[in-house]
Amino acid sequence: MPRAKACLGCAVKDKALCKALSPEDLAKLNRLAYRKRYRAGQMISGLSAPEAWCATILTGVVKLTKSLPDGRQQIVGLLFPSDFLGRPFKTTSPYAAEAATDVALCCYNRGHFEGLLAEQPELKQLLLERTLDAVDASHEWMLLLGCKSAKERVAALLVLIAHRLAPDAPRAGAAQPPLRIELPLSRAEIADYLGLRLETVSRQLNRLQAAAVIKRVARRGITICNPRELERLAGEPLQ
Amino acid sequence: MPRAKACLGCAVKDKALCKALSPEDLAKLNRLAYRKRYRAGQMISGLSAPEAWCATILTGVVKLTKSLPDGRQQIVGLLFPSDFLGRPFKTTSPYAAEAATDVALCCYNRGHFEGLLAEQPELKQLLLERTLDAVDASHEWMLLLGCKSAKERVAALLVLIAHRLAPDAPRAGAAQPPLRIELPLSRAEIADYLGLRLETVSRQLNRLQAAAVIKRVARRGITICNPRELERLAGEPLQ
DNA sequence: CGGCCGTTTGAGTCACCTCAACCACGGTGG
DNA sequence: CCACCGTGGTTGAGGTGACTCAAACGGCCG
Repeated sequence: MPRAKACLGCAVKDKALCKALSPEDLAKLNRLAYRKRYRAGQMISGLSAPEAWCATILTGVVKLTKSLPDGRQQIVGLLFPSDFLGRPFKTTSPYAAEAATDVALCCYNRGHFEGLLAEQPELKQLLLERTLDAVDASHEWMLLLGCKSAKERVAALLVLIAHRLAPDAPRAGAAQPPLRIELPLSRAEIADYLGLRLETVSRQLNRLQAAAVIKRVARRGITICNPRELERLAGEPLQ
Repeated sequence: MPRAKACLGCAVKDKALCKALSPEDLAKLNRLAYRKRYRAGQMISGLSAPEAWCATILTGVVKLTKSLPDGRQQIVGLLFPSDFLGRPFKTTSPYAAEAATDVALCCYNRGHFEGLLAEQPELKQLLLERTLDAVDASHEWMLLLGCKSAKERVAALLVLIAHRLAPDAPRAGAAQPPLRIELPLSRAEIADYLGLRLETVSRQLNRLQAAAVIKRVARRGITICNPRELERLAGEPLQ
């Protein structure tokens, strides 16, 4: 019973991949699924063990990182609730996944999931579309890493996080009302995501505050006073 | 007859997406497909017209670019023969495609292609795996753009191009023999791909030559004298 | 209270950028 | 055949945004 109910009461059931499944297939997946929890900072999957499972993020934020032998590190993606974590059809994951905040996952065996993909065209379709979107998002971040100034990068990150953490807030141009967000990343992690140093991030946040675009509250709290200006500073691409 | 033969004699038939198709389905696609040619520098698809077709690269190199309103530009991907060009399931492409060299494409209507995807699980599977690989490749490039020095970037680009243009050369560690490649990009384009200025690219190529790692011949010719050292300089990631 | 950690702030440096001149090559036309 | 010019690439000199190193700050916890 608790198992059968798990999916029905799931917080992300309307947004995660599993929304593509029929009730009976959902029940099937449900029998195979299990929850996992991680504390902020814990490694979820690294280079060593070939991960045998995939997952949907239920709560919290997961960061995907790649690193160089000498310790330089780049965060190549952030996963929010309803996002998919894992690399089907490959035994070795090309990145490490780490809990940025406390995280809850809904996990399923990778082999089983691949089997389900094979027999459920709609599931595969949804995964394909999400993967295509992931490519687009990566390309957008490449534009940021290759071209943008420190100020633009920080602004862009705040816009990204605001959109993911408060998805119901009015999108694009009309986003007028001040918005309060809690950063899921430390300064060092922000720097790793933006290709900057943490000192630079700190200074740019200062400047944004001085310009009355944001207001910092405590370590990780941010009030976006002027969302429109922030989006302008972030520099939306032409295409 | 010429149509029917087109696929059978295709230079990329064993590597492109269409290798997933059965002979009869290949014939079906073949009836819908048509060739297109572009000269180096020509725009293939931009932001304006929602592209109504997808394609396989037959010969040449295509660059995918994103740009900012003020003219800053980033190359977010290079496509080589057998690669897939297009954005299924979206009417507006998030990037512009331009011929870096003279290019020949094998094009098919986007709607038809999507229909074929729906009825051919193996085709969809192959596209999914390629898209997953594209995400991995983008992540790798994000590591480059976020962390690496100018010298490492230039070395990494040469390694990438060498692997794509001379795929038969021994991969990884053992790549000993000198290798001659022709750059498909101008200095300015290389800079746009690496997040550098063209002057910096020029200087770094000089240094690589001074270190006897490469030898430049004419404008776009490069002989890689020491492939192993070049790969070391490029800095392979831990994961 | 004292030590620790994440963050901020400051001062000095450097890798890469900017601006500008120069060069080599190829095509054009007198 | 050679002067001319346009394009793409190289080289040099100087500037600067972000980095590096270092110190101080301020919560939090034992």
